[in-house]
This record gives sequence, C-alpha cells and structure tokens, in this order.
Amino acid sequence: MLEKHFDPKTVEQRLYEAWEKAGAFQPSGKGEPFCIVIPPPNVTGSLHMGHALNNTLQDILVRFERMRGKDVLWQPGTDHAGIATQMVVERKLAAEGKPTRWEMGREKFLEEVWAWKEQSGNTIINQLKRLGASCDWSRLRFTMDEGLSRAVLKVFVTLWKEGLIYKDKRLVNWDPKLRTAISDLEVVPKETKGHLWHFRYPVEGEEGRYIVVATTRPETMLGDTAVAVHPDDPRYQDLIGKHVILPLVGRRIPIVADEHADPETGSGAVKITPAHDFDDFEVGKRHGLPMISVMDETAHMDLKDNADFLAGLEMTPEIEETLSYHGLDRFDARKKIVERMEKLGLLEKVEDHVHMVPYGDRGGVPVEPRLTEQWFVDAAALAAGALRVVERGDTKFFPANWTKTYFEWLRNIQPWCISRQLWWGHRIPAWYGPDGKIFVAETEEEALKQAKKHYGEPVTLERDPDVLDTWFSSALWPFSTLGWPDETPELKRYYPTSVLITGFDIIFFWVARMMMMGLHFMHDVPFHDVYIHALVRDEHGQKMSKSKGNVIDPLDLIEKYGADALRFTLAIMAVMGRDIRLSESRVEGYRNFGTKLWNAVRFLEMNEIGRYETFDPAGARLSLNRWIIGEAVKTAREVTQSLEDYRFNDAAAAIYRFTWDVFCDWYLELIKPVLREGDAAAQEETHQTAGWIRDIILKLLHPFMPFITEELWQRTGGEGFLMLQPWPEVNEALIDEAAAEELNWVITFIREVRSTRSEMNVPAGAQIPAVLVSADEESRRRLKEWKTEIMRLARLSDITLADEVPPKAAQIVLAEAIIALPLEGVIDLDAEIKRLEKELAAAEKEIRSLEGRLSNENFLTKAKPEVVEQTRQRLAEMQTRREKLEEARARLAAMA
RNA sequence: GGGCGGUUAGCUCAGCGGUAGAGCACUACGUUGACAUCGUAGGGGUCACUGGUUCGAUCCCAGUACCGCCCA
Repeated sequence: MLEKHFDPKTVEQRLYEAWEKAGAFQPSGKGEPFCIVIPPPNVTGSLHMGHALNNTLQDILVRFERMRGKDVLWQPGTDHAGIATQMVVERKLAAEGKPTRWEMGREKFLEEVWAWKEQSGNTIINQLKRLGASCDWSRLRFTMDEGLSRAVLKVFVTLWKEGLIYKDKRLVNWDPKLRTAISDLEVVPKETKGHLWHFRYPVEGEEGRYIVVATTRPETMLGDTAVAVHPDDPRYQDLIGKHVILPLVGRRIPIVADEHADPETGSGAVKITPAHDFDDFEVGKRHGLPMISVMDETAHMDLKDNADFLAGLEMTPEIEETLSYHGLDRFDARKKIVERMEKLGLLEKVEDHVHMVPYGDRGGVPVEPRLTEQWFVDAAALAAGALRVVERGDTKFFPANWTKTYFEWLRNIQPWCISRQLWWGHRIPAWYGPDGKIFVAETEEEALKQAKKHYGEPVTLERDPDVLDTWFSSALWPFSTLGWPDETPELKRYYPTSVLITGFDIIFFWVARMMMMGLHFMHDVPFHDVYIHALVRDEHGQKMSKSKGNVIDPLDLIEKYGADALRFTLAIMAVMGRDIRLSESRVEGYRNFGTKLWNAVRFLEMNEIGRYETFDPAGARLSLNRWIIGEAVKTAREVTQSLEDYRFNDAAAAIYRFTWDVFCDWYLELIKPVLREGDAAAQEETHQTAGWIRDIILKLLHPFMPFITEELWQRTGGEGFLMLQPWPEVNEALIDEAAAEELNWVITFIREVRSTRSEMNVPAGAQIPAVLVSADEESRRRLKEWKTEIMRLARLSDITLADEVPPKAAQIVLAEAIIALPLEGVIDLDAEIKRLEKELAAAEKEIRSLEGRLSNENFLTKAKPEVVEQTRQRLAEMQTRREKLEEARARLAAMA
C-alpha cells in the first residue's frame, strides 16, 4: 500500500542508481539515432539555475525520444574553463597561504590545478544526477582528456597549415589583473561616471597657440604620437602638417588630418595613442605613426628603460619628472598627470562624463588595449560556411529570431584571438627556433624534425608558453567527444547531432564557433536544431547574481520539493523566447501536483486496479471509459506534438490538465459508484481502463517527472523500467465524440447544480432533490444512465422527471431541459430571481453580439462559412437558453 | 545609434482573428472512505496607449510611452 505522500528523498537516489546500473542511459543501438551533446559545465563549477533549466530540457527530450524507440545518446562532459578554474585555484592557494603561481612555477601550479580538478570535478556531475539527467556517464569526457587534446592539436596544426591560424602583433584586450589577452567577447562594457579632461598641447613654433584635446584617460597621453583633426574642419586647416610638443614628455608629434576626429565633439581635435586605443591604432596605421606602449602587463607605467618611449627624447627636468611615474598604477599616474597639467596651466577644463569602460568579465578590472603578439583564427574565412548553412536551413534556430543575432555577429566577425597568457589549458603547439622561426606541429619530435630540415642541423626549440582560449576546444565538442580525429562508430552514427540546447549568452562564444569548426572538419553541420532557452531570473525579473543575493540554488529546491517538482516547474515555464521568473510557490504547486498523482494511483491500488496486458481500449463499451480513453489519446497527441516542436510549456500543461482536471477531478469521481456497485462486466472494464489510463499518464509524464513516475510504475508492479517503456501511441480512432458529448452533459449537470446550491447557500452537507423538467429522449436516457453518479457528486437525494417545474424551485437551464431544485423553505425568491436575471443578462449580451454579426451582410459573405454556421448554431442555443431563463424567472415572479 | 523582446487578474505567466485562461494569493463552505501537499463554489481583467487593416482586433500592421536584453 502506498503511503499518503511521495517522499523524494528516499526514492530519487535509489532509482537513479538502479537506472544507471542497468545501463538504461546508454544507447540501445537500435532505431533512429538521436544525439545531444551536453553544453559542458565548468569542471570545478557547481549547479546553478541555468544548468538546471538547460539540463532539464535536454533530459526531457532525451527521455521522450528514448521511449519513442530511438537510439539515444546524451553525451556528457565537462570543460576545463581556463581562466575561471585557474583563478579559483590561485585564490585557494592564497587562502591557504601557499606560494603564488609565479613563485611555484608552471609545473607545480598545474599539479595543483589537476589536484583541484580531481577533488571537485565530480561535484557538478553528481548534481546533474540529482536532477535526474540521463546522460551516458560511461562516455563522460573532459576537454583536457587525451583524446580531446589530440583533437585540439590536430585542428590547430591543420588550420595553421591552411593559413587560417596566424600570429600577429596587434592591439588586443588585455586583462591586467590576470595578465592575459582576452577575446573581444570576454569584455563587458560598463557605464561609468568619469571625467573628460581638456588638455592644451602647445603648437610648435607658434608661441601661445594651443590645440585642445579631450581625453577620459590622461595617463595614456605619455604614449601620444599625434593629434588628429578632421580634414574638413575649418578651424584647423592651417595646422594640418604642423606639430605640437607633447607636454610632460617634450616629444614633437604631428597634427594629422583624419576622419576619425569628429568636429562635432569637444574641440574637434583628438589625441592619438595608437598603442592604447583601438581607434587610435587604426589612425596610427593609416598615418604610419609610432606605437608607444607606456604600460606594462599589470597596467603600471612603464617608462624607464622603455626604448620606444625614450626614443628621440632629450633628458630635461620635465622628462625626468615624468620618468618618476615609472611603476605607478595607471590610476595613480592619471592623478599625477592631471595635477601637473593643471599646474602648468595646460588643463583647460574638466567635465563630468559618463562613458563605457571595458571590463574583463573574469578579472573584473578595466581591460587595457595592449600591443602584443598573439595567435589569431581567421574567423571571417570560417564564418562564410557557418552563415550559409543557416541561411539554407540545414540548421534551424528555435525560436527563429535568434537567427538574426547569429547572422549579425558572423557578418561583422573579427579575428579571434585564441592565445591566453595562462597556464591551465591546451598549450599552443608551436615551437621557436633560435632566430624566432615558428614550427607548428602536433608533437615536439615533429617540430624538431621540421627545424632540423629548416636549419640543416639539430637545434633546440622553445615551446610557446601560452595556452588556447577555452572556447577553442569547446568549439570541437560535437565531434571531439564522439572520438574525432579517430573515425569511431559513434562519430559515424551520431554526427551531426540532433539538437543543441543552450542559452542565448553563448551563441557567439560557442554555437557559432562549433558551427565553423564542425563544417570545416566534419564537412557537415554539428546539429540540425538549436534550441535557445531563456534566462532564469528571480521572481521579480532580476538576474540572479551573488552580489544581489537573490540566487536560488536548485539543490535547495530539490531538497525541499524534490527534483520532479523543480523540473516540472522549469518545463512548464519554458516558453520559447521569454525569460523565466522563478518563484518558489510555483515549485510548491507542482510538488502538490505530484502528490495528487500519487494519491490517484493510491486510489487505484486500493481498488485493486492492476495492469492488464490484454486490454484493448477499442473494445471498451461504457461511455465513461470510451470518453477517458479518447481524452487520453488527445493528450498524448498534444504532448507528443508539443515536444516535437520544443514547446515544453504546452506539453507540460497538457499532461497537467489531463491528470488533475480530467482524470482526478472527473473520471475517478465518476467511477467510484461503478467500482462499488457496478455489475461485474462494468467493473472489469473500468478496472482495465483505469489501469491503462494510469499507465498513459505515467508514461507521458515520465520525461518531466522521472522519479515519481518510475516509482509509481514499480510500486504498481510494472515490469522493467518505466523509462524504457514505449511511448503511448496516438490512435485517433479511439476518440469517441459522442461519448465526449455525453460526459460533457453529465459534468455540466453536476457543475450547474453545485454552483446553484452554493449561491443559494444550501449547506454543503445537505442532500436535496432535483427534478429534470421537459427533458427530451436523449436527456432522459442519459439521466437514467448517470443518475447515481450525478446524485453523488451533486449531493442530491433524488432526481425525478416531470413536465412542470415545481413551485418555489431554483431553476437551471441545461440545453433543452430545466433542472429544478425545489427549495421550499430554503430558497430566497428574490435572490433566485436576481441570479436568473444575471444569467439572462449574460445570455442577452451574447445574443446581441451574435445577432449583430449575423445581420451584417459583410460577415455573411466574407467570413468563413463554417464560422457563420457556428455563429448561427450558437445563437439558436442562446435563444433557447434565454427563453428558458425568462420562463423560469416568470414562474418565480408569479410566486413572489 | 542599430537590433531583439516585453507591457493580459493582486503576484508570476500562458493564450488567441469571433465565448479571456493557469498557478499562487484572496473569500465562503467542507474530516463526501485517494489526496487538507485536498475538495466545492466564488470575487477579480477597457488584454499599456493612439491610429490603421479587417465583416470582426487583446491577437495582424504602424506609431507612442514605459521596461528589459544584445551589439556599436
């Protein structure tokens, strides 16, 4: 016997282990292949709400398709997450008072990271298991595994040979805290209140004449190598080609004409610092200007011994003082420079200024454009194919509007900086000869061989110290996890994968790059569909963040309500294209839904309803059973269709409604009399039908609520695992509309009586008689059939037939008939008349609307014929209803 | 500045060219032999605003206001 409540805590782990142990998560090897690769979470991370949503949706699809008989592979794995992981370990070392990574050196530090990975690497995997994720864990991969590393090497070397990877000295986004280059995607602009300082730069040879330039970053002025004005700006025509003397430095720098200078803003003249600003870099290239870096890799001023900076400068007291800024932090230097400019009378004014300051998304400090040598992927070359396949529809986005975002980015794509000055990651497979010549190879031996050939003698090579951007290895994920570069059976069978499920925030980082790499190396798209899911926010629409303190931990919710409740909540709220505002009350509500189902099954159990292998739903005779069978089929159809279309919310809502509103509220209530006093044949059929429906519900609900459904399957003697049972088929022939109409009549009867009782303040416990007046043949038959059930559910003492409405009765119009509730002594005539008038008013309002439509010539000629016909029918019904209501009112009025 | 999305019940959200829906909250009643993590009944909405298309608009189109996100 089932307990009154489902207890997730005692069940979830047990079932999960049983599934896994039985190999239920592994591909069956039979049927059409269906494959999803998991968006790999950070190996040392822990589960947050985004993961919970992402993996719930994947698991729903995977369980659905598995039950549909497909050969399902959900490929799991984790990501080494270079910067994030390295930072975590560095912080941990600091907290433990251990040496910094610089002090302990590369090798020792990497040992520490691996140790940390071993220790915490299973956390997120175990958390995914608690959620119920049915990944094939026997195939768990990690981006730094031997196999995946081989894929990285091969891709790097191949792209290098094809000229699609190159090394270049360019301005890159530099994170001075982490001391590494980062890609443009890893930069987040933050609106910041700052200042705009207007400086005067003296014009050479024109005593007392200045040109005013404005800057938000005074410290960069030490690296200025020009002042630019717009070529058409009338104010500066005579100055173009002349020079200014850079204050504090004494450098003679040209005034150049360049369209980058905007005559509308400020003075129209801008200082040009090619080594510290992306726009200026371009200006510098156009005019052949020197590029002078004045900061080091930690964004401290770098002036002494800086050959570029010192070039051509004469030692003066002025420059001596400036050199004293060497080693100052960029913001301290800014302060000193402003003070000094002011003292010199060269500060024209200071304005408050709100502008965007680029921050590193990991380091959290402003990034510094920095001139360095880095490795790049020629992303534009790879983008063309990635664009074409989506334009052609080989890969589709759901919802489709993300296609635009994807196109937008690919069409304006920049070279992808893939080198990182980190230690944790795939080390770049490039070696340098004594003269700096680059040898790229998959192994050191191969590089040495190349070098020997090149130099004609063996030389020692030095390996590039940098590692690759984490997303470089993630981009290979859909094929590297399946075994590439080896030609494995899995690769052949499951690539291209069926669908990718991910968040919109990594369309650029990940989706687009997988598309490029997949096309280049596999010559086919990595996935047919891309489902982009929402962001999970808190219940007030705020993004969850640690700093706001509004983070909801999915594990807390699982602890409190069970994994099923959390999963169901996320699924039913996962509307395409809209964010999810998660509130705990919803989770609680769907936990209650589980309880409801649990108790419904418990009820069947109490009535000894089992599982009947030979049951043929087409053979059911009772309209009650024919009706619920039809409703179940409609539900199966809706759930199936919705899941095929990635409409998780519609699928979840359909099974919820059927289970609670149809099966529990009506079917179970209506079969109670049959189970108690029906004849043997009726009981037998009802047992079989109820058991059959229960199984349909368990199956349809299983992808959403795997634990409770599996538990109920097992507890009711189900063989094998529910998760491996076949999905309910949609047999339209089982839908019996006549039965549906009949049950609809019964339900309406009961509802109307209940409603009237309540309004008439009949005590809930009181049994009252009812009289069905002027019923036609069919209604009389139905009443005979359903009398017991209706009496029970509407709490009636008897239902009799009559031709006349008895006096002092409340009256309910039910199609052609009237249900009269004689309430002599109970009824408040005025109240009843009021109630009837209210209904009459509603009917009349609708009649007016319908008549209005039908008297409109345009409606009759232009609207669809079936709509016109429907409207006519509805009008006829409403007219009958009005007539009945009027009669009822008249009868009461006569008595009052 | 460009792009995308949103505005529907007290709250969180579905929906749809012709009758406006759910969960939670609220009110009243209820230990009807599955379930109080429940049942029954009920209150509550000019579907942001202004125009347009249409026989008919909450829904389609345009504009406005406000909110959010992405890109520059």
